[in-house]
Amino acid sequence: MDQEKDTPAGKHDTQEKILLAALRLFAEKGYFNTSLTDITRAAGLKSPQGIYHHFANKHAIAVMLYESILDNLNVSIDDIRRKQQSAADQLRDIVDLFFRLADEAPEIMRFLLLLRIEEILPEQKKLAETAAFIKIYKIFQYGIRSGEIRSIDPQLANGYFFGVINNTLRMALDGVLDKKADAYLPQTWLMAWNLIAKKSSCF
Amino acid sequence: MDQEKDTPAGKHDTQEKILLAALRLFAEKGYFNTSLTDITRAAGLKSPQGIYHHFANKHAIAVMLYESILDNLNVSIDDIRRKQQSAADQLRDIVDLFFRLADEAPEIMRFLLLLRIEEILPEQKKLAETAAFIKIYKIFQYGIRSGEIRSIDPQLANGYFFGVINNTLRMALDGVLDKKADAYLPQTWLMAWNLIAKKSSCF
DNA sequence: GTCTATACGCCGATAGAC
DNA sequence: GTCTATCGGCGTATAGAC
Repeated sequence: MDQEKDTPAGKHDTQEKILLAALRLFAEKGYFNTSLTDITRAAGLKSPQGIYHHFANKHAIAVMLYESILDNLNVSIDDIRRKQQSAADQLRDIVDLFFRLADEAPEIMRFLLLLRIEEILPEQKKLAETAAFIKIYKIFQYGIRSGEIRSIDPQLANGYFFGVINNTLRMALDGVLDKKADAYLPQTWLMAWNLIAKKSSCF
Repeated sequence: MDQEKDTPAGKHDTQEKILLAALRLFAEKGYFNTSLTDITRAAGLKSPQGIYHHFANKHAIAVMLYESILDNLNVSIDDIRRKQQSAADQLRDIVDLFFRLADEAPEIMRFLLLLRIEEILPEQKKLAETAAFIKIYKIFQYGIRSGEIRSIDPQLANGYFFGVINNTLRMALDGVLDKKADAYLPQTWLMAWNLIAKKSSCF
């Protein structure tokens, strides 16, 4: 959300408030159930007009949210890719990040996991086509080449692995699990990794 | 979709056409991107007025679709539960059904997997609370009691298992996999089942 | 039961004062 | 840059003829 240069603060406060309010509402009620009036109120403004000084329209709010979330994710993935060697370590760090986000910034995780982007922003790239997720895909390709991951279609490995991870996160976000997401991290990681790892430990 | 008694046919033809058109459009563009005019055209009617002879409003179309799909699913689950004994066999039959639906009636699978019901029909039961999915949940409870499935939270077992299954189906529906869903059934079933099975074969 | 025509409301968006 | 007031359009829904 901090894609702007660090101005003395105060200038872009309102824009930030609008984005945060919109994120919360979109994640909770969905894009189409959220009116500009809703966002106005949630952002503490008195008139929808205030929004038009920062964004061309409602659509532009969603676009900036989407880009900003994926930019930040992309930076995090870069950090992970830079510091780690093995595919297992890289994936583990990504899973850590996702579980942490689910607990600490659930709206962001909801935005990523629950909203159907192509329904809201048909002209934007689909999730899987964004830089961040292409890099994740490459980790699977690399893991297969290096022998850490079984020799299957990397697309499938990706789908199996994040099928387990994301569905667990979805349950946590929906509140069907009693503890916070982080409590399920170790066991879920093991499940997902052993699913695709070559030398799956039989425990 | 055949929740009406088998009348001589002709009477409920229009209603059926409307439901099928709506299903297709909702699955493709989403509920909010679909106007009654869209449904009118797709159903081969000349005026939106025709719809109001069969449904109170747009909302009622979605409700009937949702109920009808889940009723049919519930019946199928009943059949499966009646004829099978082991949890593995029952789950295998359900997975077969889902993969078959993904290939033969993709709109139904899209409706179930992609649409966020609580965003469209907030007053309706969530998927997990419907009869069909409660019965599926009970298969996991049973499998754990009978020793087929590991001793973990049945909710988690359910989530892990269908995380793999549903994500594979999602990929197939999104067209990121080159073959039809059915081609991935055997391997995906094995993956998902071994993930939760007690005596996981190490292959 | 299906058409034509039309009413109504909400919400996104604009004009213009301050 | 934020307010008050207002427009315009789309999409749901209704009235009423046939």
